Amino acid sequence: MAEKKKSTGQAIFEDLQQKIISGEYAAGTNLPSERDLVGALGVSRSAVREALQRLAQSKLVTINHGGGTKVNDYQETGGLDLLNKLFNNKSISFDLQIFRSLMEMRSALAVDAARLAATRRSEEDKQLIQSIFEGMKQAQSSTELQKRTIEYWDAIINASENIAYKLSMNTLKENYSYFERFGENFSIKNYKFVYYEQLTQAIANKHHVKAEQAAKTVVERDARQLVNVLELAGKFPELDKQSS
Amino acid sequence: MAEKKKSTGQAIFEDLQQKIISGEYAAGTNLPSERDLVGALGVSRSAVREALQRLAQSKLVTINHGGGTKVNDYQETGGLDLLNKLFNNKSISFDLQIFRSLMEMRSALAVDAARLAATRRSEEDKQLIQSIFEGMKQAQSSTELQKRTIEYWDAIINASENIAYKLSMNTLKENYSYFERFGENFSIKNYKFVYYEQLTQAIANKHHVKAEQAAKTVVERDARQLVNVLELAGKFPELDKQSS
DNA sequence: AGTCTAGAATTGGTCAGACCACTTAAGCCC
DNA sequence: GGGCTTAAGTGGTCTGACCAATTCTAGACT
Repeated sequence: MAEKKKSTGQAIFEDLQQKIISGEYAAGTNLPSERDLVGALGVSRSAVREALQRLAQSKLVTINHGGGTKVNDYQETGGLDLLNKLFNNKSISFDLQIFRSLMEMRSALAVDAARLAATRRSEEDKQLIQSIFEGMKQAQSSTELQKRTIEYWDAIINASENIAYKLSMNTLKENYSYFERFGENFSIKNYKFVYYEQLTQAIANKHHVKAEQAAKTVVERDARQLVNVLELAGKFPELDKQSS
Repeated sequence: MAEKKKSTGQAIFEDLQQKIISGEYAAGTNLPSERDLVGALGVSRSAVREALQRLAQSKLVTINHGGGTKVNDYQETGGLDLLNKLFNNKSISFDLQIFRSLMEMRSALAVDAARLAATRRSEEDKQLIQSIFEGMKQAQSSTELQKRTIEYWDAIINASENIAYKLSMNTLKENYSYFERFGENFSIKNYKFVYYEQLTQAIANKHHVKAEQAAKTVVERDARQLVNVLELAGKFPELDKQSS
């Protein structure tokens, strides 16, 4: 019921995208011509063209006027937004590697953003971060805590004044929202806020060394907990016990 | 002569993209209807539609069947690929902030990738990194050194087995290639390779702590030098001397 | 036999106009 | 005023024609 009807062009785009990522259309080769795709898919040429434009925009193909449309190697040309589409395309261990990549990047950016926020945060940033932290401590459900935690880090990213981090986090958030639904299995009863407390303090005091250290601790702890929750949900059973 | 003729759709896309980023089309408002754009720009509707599809793909707008096309706040929805288009759109100090963001992110990812590479690198990774490092030491020109340095970090990213870092770096590379042309002002005569030596060794020895530390040193040094070169080129005269 | 070139075939780019599908707003009825 | 119907507005799809760039091919030339 939450599903929106996809437009034809969007459907073709996703179809071709999937076939490119899975290797069905090999990198270096040419896609079928627009007219051939029209014949094969039974749609109009405009729909096909709109799909191809989207593929080109995400760097999956390169269109050459008169010379065909070449499939690129997405690992060499693609952007971070591809991460989404990489899930469930290969083996589970491949999914695990992508998930690990995602968490590592999120951690690295968050830690560095915390470091920068400690030196660059404005007075407003400081107060916003503190008030969000208060809200975290009063969260009534794991869903609410999750939501406020995301707000908390958003505030830090903003305070860091790094637009590249902000844009990257936009994309990363789309991805780890995929895992949010597992968050229900997570208990907030005995959740410790000491590390977030330290982080909040360090940023307030403009102490970038302590902020970096606290952020590192927080991020490692949260990553470990997320892994635990996912294991409970049976998502990655082979995570730390290879074929038990 | 290196300029390729843009297609109409591509031209419209870039035009609208620029107007969205500059704020001429404000976030939250609706774009003119497709038919209005056709009238205003004097092109066919298919060309307009292809441009809109690209805008939607890069999250700059949200298209609603029957309900108009809404402009998004690119800072909240956009991906890392927008970084390109942010240069030269506002003031020079804004360019500086973006450049700083770019370098910070590049540094953070490179350092963490080095850390991971130290624990995950295969035997082939190790040998590749070492051989590229040898090539760096024998580089004859600053251009060649630059090229080999990029290869060196690419090899580290690959060895880190982090697909998110790889995809991010694809986008970042497009951006800092913009600054490559200033590299000619840079002398390799007295370039010190000790830090890269340490980094290469640490990765070879699977010593992730040392690798992280060495990477941090290298990255800070290189960023500082790039800033110097850019100042010589007169790009950011107000970098560390505010209105001298 | 090898090379070059002009023309044909292929492929992407643009245009025009019609009609379908969904949303929004206006007007009507109660 | 609230709720419904209807019309207008906006995006989605299709068709078919023609333009523009590249690639292939057959023929001419040496």
